[in-house]
Amino acid sequence: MTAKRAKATQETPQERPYVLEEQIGFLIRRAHQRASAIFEQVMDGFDVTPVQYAALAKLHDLGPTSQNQLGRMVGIDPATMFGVAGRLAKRGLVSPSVDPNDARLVLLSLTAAGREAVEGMKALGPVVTARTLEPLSEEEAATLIALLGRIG
Amino acid sequence: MTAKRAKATQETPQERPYVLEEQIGFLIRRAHQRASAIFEQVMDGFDVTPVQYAALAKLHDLGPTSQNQLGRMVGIDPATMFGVAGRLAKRGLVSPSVDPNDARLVLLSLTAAGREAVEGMKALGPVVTARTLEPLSEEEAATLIALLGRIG
DNA sequence: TCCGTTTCATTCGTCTACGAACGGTGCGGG
DNA sequence: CCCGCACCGTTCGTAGACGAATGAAACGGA
Repeated sequence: MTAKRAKATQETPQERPYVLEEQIGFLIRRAHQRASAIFEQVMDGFDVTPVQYAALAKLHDLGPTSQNQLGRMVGIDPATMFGVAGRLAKRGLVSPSVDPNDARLVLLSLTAAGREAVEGMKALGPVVTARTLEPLSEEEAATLIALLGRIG
Repeated sequence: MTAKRAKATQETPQERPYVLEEQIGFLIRRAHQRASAIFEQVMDGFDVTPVQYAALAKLHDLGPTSQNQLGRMVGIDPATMFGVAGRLAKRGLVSPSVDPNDARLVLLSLTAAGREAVEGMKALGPVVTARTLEPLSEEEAATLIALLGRIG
């Protein structure tokens, strides 16, 4: 069952050699590492990870939201969200409460400290973006963002 | 959306609103999740993760290589590489040995099973790429790969 | 009203990611 | 020859990511 002619997708006659460093998954992984490192540098002092920031920022937009729902909005699965919510709560950035109308839901709300942190971080957001995209021109950056949005 | 002068915008302080879903880090993280999921689907049966594959593929290119060195080539830090190498060794895809010329180095070599697995997976590599980039045209895909290569 | 289905949160296990600290090894200079 | 420095691998702690399983709550249809 070897070499099934590659799913008959496109018969690319170019036969470009298979180079690991050109594979999309590899490139995305490296870019993710670099972007995370830059986030950490710029957001230094807030002691909040990129994922935690995503949750906080979305919570800031939406207002009190259930754990699963919030996770769904930012691409964090329930198992991971459980840990993220717990850590944010432990740091006093978020406070959990049971929804009075649905005992299954754990509503997360920003605390005052959480709101302050989010707003400070949102102000720095553009710096993270700028530094991450620094090797690219304005137009290239916009293209990259658009293309990534379509494969996400 | 605004008018169609968006493309020509140069230094116009547009004051675009800060939208989490447009931030480069967020997009990369989501893309990474999707790419990993596709890898897992396509490479089903090999029971090898994307990171393990990267290590195996590079080892296949280089021949026996020390742990740290191999990790450096594929963006895996020493602490992580330790775990990856251990799991690959446990599965018999790789065999570790101490470099005779430098007792600090742990040389990793592909086993016969490892070589077979890598070669099978390399053959499937293009399928992963194609499926991940499926929403894009050929040209857009090439652009994305080029741009990612520059911010990684 | 009762029961099956869905949804939610939680838990467990495995894997990546990385900072920090540690001891062992190699190497170059004094 | 010895010492300090650099590098290697290892270990620990913390944090995401996700499949799978579980129990509680809500919901919908009969």
